[in-house]
Amino acid sequence: MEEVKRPKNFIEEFIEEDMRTKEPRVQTRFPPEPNGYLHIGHAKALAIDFGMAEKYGGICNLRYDDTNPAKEDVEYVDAIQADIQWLGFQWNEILFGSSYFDQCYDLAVKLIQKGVAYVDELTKEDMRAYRGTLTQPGKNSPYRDRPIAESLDLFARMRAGEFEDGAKTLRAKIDMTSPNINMRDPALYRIKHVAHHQTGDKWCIYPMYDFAHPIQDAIEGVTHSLCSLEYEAHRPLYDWVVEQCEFNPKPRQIEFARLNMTDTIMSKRYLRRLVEEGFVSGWDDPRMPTLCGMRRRGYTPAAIRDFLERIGVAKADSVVDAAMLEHCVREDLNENAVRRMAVLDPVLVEIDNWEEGKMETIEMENHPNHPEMGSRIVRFGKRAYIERDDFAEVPPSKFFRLKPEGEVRLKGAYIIKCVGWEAKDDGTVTKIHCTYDPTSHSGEDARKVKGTLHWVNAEDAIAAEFRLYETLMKSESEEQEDEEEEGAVEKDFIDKLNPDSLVTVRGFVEPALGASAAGDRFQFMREGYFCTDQNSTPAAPIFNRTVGLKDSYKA
RNA sequence: AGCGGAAUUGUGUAAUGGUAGCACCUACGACUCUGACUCGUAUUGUCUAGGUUCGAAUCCUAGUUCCGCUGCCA
Repeated sequence: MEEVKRPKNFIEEFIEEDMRTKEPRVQTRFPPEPNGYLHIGHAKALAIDFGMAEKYGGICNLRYDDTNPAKEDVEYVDAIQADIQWLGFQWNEILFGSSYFDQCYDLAVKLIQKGVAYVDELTKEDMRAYRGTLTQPGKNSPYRDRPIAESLDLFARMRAGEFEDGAKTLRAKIDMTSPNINMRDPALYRIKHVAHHQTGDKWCIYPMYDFAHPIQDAIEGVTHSLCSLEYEAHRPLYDWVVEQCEFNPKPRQIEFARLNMTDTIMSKRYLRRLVEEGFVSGWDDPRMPTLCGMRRRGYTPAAIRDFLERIGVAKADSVVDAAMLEHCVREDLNENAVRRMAVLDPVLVEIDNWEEGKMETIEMENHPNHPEMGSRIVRFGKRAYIERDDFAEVPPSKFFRLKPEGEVRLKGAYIIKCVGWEAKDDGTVTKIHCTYDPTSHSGEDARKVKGTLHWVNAEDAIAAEFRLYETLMKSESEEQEDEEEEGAVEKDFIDKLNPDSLVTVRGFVEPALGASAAGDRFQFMREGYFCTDQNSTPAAPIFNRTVGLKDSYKA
């Protein structure tokens, strides 16, 4: 893919300025907490972290932010690496925040010795009360001015496991009257008698994010610590830790707006609920915005990276239209996916003037714009399936498909004319009778008809399952309709789920699809882009619809 | 309400005192053996009110609205 010129974003402006005035080196880090699977929102952050390092010839480490063992699990560690690699980003090193626990501890001791940290014994409730509110200043803990030696002793005994969870904390001594609540003597260490997935039972005290993160950055030599907007108010504390620990050079934290997308749940908490309460089949359910879900759905890394590039980076909160992502996926797949024919909702067409048992072979191109992608052989006989939608007894205006006495071309084969049909009592059409024009073989005839239909030869059709996905959440317009009906009641997000987010249909595919492997991507002509599911077998193929084709036809 | 941020077409993002541009979406048209692709055309925007200036999205003043922050989460 060719490099597209793009205007600089504000982070690049900052970095270039720093490279001119400070040091000409760039190092970043991608710091996921291993407590869930990566989603498209993480992908934005990750593309920025890895992207900036790459752009300026620097490095980016993958560093697990694992300072709270109670919430984390190794299950996620491997999955996160797989997702990053799938997207095509390359880390310099894999690191764990927990591997800096010794240094964090030593620095905490140093801060106590400097008189800028102390061991507090306030309960969680009291600490909250002492903190004050957004508008009112807090007040000092009675333990704030205890002797340094006493804090040193207590901190050592915290580490030794003498105290219960929550009995004591190590706090920074900053300013309980600060208008920034994060600076009102924030906790640096808490007691947690919990085994850690990396360090086992070595520790029963764990550093807080606000203390550990700047230390990790500084030790590693990170120059630019890029994170999302909600950490903006933490930056003074980040700088305080770096300053008090006497690190030089000092890493710089820069914040950007996180990704939001229409009709997309980006909250890890809600995604977890969907999985745990069984509303989806797992983290990799193709409806999920997780990278593993999108992979299974058939999205390509190139499309996702293109999308990430297009949405830009800024500090304003925004909601990106999911149509942008779909556009990127279609653009990539249109170029790279081979064409195949599949009928999702079949109805049988029988050609009355075709000799019973006669079969012709047709060579069909795999891609109309790329002859180098080759061709395959398809057979054509007396009976074929077409889409039920492609026939109308009473056609609306501008209906270019099959209708009584009307003609259409079967893609790659002949022009056929509808001469009759059979239906059940309820009106369901069971068979359409046609005649074909023997002089209209594809490529040999100048006669044109308005409509061309895809089809599957009935004799060698392979039965297949198609999974059609819509947004997991009801679209905003549907949502508004509901509210008008039910009144403005506060709704659980489960109520906002789209009941039709997965529709499974059974139809037929052409024989060439029998051998497809999990992950293979196709354009099913006139239907959309599909991807062979991981549970697909040659005997019972399953295809996930990645995204439909754009369709300007309006009934 | 205190502190910190942010406001540019329907959406996302440029323009760093000098032509408000690009992409997506939408609409219409051309082409078409995919109503796809491709190509063409079009609509709509600087939060408000003042001010500085030859000239303001950009600078100043005053407002408005939205977001974040009161975990021993990250």
